[in-house]
Amino acid sequence: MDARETTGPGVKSAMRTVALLDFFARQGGMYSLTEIQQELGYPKSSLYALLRTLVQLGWVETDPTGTLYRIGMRALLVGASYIDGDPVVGMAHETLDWLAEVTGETVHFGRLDDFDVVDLSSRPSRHNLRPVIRVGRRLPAHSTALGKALLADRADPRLPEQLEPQTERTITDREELLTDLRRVRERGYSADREENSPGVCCFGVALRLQRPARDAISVSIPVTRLDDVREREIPALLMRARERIEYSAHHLLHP
Amino acid sequence: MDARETTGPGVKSAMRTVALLDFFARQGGMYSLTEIQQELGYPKSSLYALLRTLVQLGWVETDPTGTLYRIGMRALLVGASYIDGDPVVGMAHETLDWLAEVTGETVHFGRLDDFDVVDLSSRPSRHNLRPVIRVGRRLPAHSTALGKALLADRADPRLPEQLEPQTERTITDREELLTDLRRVRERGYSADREENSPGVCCFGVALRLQRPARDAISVSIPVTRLDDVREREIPALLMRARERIEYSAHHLLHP
DNA sequence: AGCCAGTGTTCGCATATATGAACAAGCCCC
DNA sequence: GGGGCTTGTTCATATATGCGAACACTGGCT
Repeated sequence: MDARETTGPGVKSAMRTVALLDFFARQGGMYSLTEIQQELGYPKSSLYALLRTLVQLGWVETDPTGTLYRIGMRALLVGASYIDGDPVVGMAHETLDWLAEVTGETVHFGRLDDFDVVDLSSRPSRHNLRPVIRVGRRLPAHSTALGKALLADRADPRLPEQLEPQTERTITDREELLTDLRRVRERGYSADREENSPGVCCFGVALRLQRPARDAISVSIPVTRLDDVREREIPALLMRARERIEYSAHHLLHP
Repeated sequence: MDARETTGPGVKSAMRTVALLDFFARQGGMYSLTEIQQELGYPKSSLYALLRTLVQLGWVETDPTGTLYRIGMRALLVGASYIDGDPVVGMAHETLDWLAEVTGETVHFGRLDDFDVVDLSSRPSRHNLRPVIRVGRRLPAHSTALGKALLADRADPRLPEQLEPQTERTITDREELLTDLRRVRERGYSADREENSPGVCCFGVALRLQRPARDAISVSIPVTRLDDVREREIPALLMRARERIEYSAHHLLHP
């Protein structure tokens, strides 16, 4: 989950550096030295030196008084490069465009990370030009089509202690979720019926580029636009998109 | 620009940690230990320990053989939090939506960083649903409306040695650029006439939330849709958007 | 097969950093 | 306005890290 100091050998101040950055990412506001020290448990003086160093380098910013810290812009630039440099995302790009075009709905590309899925690429729907761009944001795996498509590909899916409800339809019972995952395996795609966001359904398929699968793509659609035709059409288009991506990936991974 | 080791006192391994991350961000591929060592100049064994630590923490990933390194997903999550946690971006959100709505064109929010502008938020145009989402990407300040709006707000704008041409219309002469910046100050908005991207013009205004201004917003439009009406209309709408953002910011910054 | 060049990995000492305690600076509340 | 509390900053030394050199592997070439 987060950067712990308990991992045997390793460069201590490097671990603390990224633990500090992780802290800012989780909390996402401005914090004083003492607050950070209370949260991370490092000695005040160590944190002080570390923070000053990171401020100098643009990875941490301070308020005008210099006593409140937040994450810096350099972190944003490096984060964006993760997506630019990812070969799978790069290859999927065209196909995601195509999928957004033919469905007219919001398209996502996600990657599993612990119990969450991280959005690595998305396309807005034709009907709503201002989706919140969610690249780099986490979504619970158990409540999303992306996540369920990925969990279904694992023989023994790791699940959090508590399946936190996101809406009143979120599946919070382990057995029920496992049953759903079995259905996903049978029919080849996952579905989220307003389980993550009220009024929004999603369909998802996992990309079989490694075992178990790590990446998935999905199409989101408001229930108001979801009819019997779309109910059949979207999964079919998703599977075609999957094949296109897997095909290009095959050429790239085995040249 | 990047994290150098020359900055007087500071935690050495923290500086190296972020310098390493910066390196991956700049290069954006996969690199072997030796390649990184040649680029950064640190001893091989030091880099080795550092890389192993960062891999353990998810900030660096390796290929299946474990000898090629790239940036890890944790970096993406932290980068995204920079935008989520930024008060100005948060406040501008609604107004950017409005601006995208009334213009129907691509809208950007950018922040100055050295000689570049970093895209912190964007809205797709109504006509092209698949703009490359460029959040977290850098653009040269001298060739963009965002950048020129920000440079114009500085009494002595810092410019790179060489004004690199991005298109054949990029202003590469310092004097000519300074003249253009003077015009920007006079009329209150900046314009980019295919100077950064062929076939695309932009208008921009700086947000006067601090002196000198650090943030700007812009509207991009293909030359093919740019007529006399839009030529007047878009700058006017930009200025209205600016006022709306500055108004909300005033309330938030001086409660 | 065996050599060679290049690369990744380990190890013990010189060096830089982490640390707790002491110092300074605000800030609030009475 | 001053006591007491909280927070930011500095400093000397124990400690962890950075370093070069030696070792281990790998793959390509003759």
